[in-house]
Amino acid sequence: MSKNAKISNVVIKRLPRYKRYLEELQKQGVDKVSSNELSRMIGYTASQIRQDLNNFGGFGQQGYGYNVNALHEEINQILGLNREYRMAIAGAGNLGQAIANYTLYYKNGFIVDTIFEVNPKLIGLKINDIEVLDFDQMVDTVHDHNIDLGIICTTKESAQEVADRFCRGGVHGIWNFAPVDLKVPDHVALENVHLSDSLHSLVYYVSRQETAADDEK
Amino acid sequence: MSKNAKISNVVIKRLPRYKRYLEELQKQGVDKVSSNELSRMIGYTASQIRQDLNNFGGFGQQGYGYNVNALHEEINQILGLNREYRMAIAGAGNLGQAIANYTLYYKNGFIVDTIFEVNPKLIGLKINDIEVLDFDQMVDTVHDHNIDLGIICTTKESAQEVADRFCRGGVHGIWNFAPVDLKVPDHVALENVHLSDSLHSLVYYVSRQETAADDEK
DNA sequence: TAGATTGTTAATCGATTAACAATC
DNA sequence: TAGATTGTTAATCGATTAACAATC
Repeated sequence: MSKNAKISNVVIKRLPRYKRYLEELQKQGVDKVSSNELSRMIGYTASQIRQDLNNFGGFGQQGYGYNVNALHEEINQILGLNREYRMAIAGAGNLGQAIANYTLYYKNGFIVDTIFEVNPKLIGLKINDIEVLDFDQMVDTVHDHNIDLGIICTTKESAQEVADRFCRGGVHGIWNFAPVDLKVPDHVALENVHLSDSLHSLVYYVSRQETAADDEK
Repeated sequence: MSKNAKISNVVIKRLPRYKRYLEELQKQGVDKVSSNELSRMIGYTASQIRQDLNNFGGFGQQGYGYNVNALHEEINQILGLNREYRMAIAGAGNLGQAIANYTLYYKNGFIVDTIFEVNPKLIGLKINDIEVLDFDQMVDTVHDHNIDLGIICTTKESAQEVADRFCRGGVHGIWNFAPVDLKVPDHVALENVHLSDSLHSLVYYVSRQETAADDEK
């Protein structure tokens, strides 16, 4: 029952943050933590933390709190971090290369398998030991290499075409860095990193801030 | 009155998306658009679009809709995109360089002024015409160059120290790419791009998806 | 004018917080 | 056992959607 209930996206978006703090506690050798202590660290209310966790099961113990190692392991399990993911990047520009090199992914089961490019000068080369293949080989390669995740670091103009090819190749998720909203089939998960949107919303507050500061003069 | 009412962050986060679609319409030479047409494109309800816009003023006209150019200009105004922003990046690693090179910023009034690094091999060099200065010069340089925005592309271990220096140097906003939650004074705006959190929430849906697919076999 | 579409109020829905009984 | 803290229900708060009168 409760296991089948669809969990709200806002809850899912908070899980990686729980994970980060639990990792930190683990590193510090702390072995138990209460929702109140977590609240002080993470900044969510204790009530919200308990509600969030109880979407997935009762991981705590009354009168004691939560076991740090066990809870971390549970959250890894929930997020699906207990396995490997094969990834391919489309676009070997600055951002694509940065993502390819980002050490994060080599650890923790994220494997960058291939980079796809249109620029003939780059095709055939290796970037950080990852082979750069022709954009035209995308569908077959994605399929043959069993790619789970497609990462889009192309221009906004090519992004939808690239997404389509990733989907035809059989990826289960797309991590999109191009500043467009893509259409993908229901069975493909989509996560956007819209950097320009992010900067623009920052600037909203900055411009407000600077005006407020001017007012005080 | 209504101008002073604090506008919810969820609304602000939608504004850049309105901007993107209005830009697109403008490029296509469309000169009027209704909330219903916008709804079909953007995917928010027409009702929500009208509610959002009316937080800032009545930009439409009954029986007609919204003038594309005028509305785009209004949203630029609201977001604070009608001026220049001087930016400095801390961390000249892959991500820092990618952000520095990202052409987006050169256009539209975002100027990357300086990059700060600890690695002595990089200090004094130029990356894409931007000078790389010693991390130790941060506070003074940020102040003297009138930097508005600090961009953090360091490790999570250095991020808080870097944020402190940006704040002491007088930035009004911080764009943080390090996987930590930073403490900054109230008058400094903070926008996080937590790439690992983003990937982890994607993987939640991917792993669910793959399990569901397996079940169907 | 008639038709269209906004601006805005009211109704609904969902997410967060508070409270407390259950229990370790 | 007594104290602490969870799991969970109920209350509140805020955000979204629906409805419609105002008006171009």
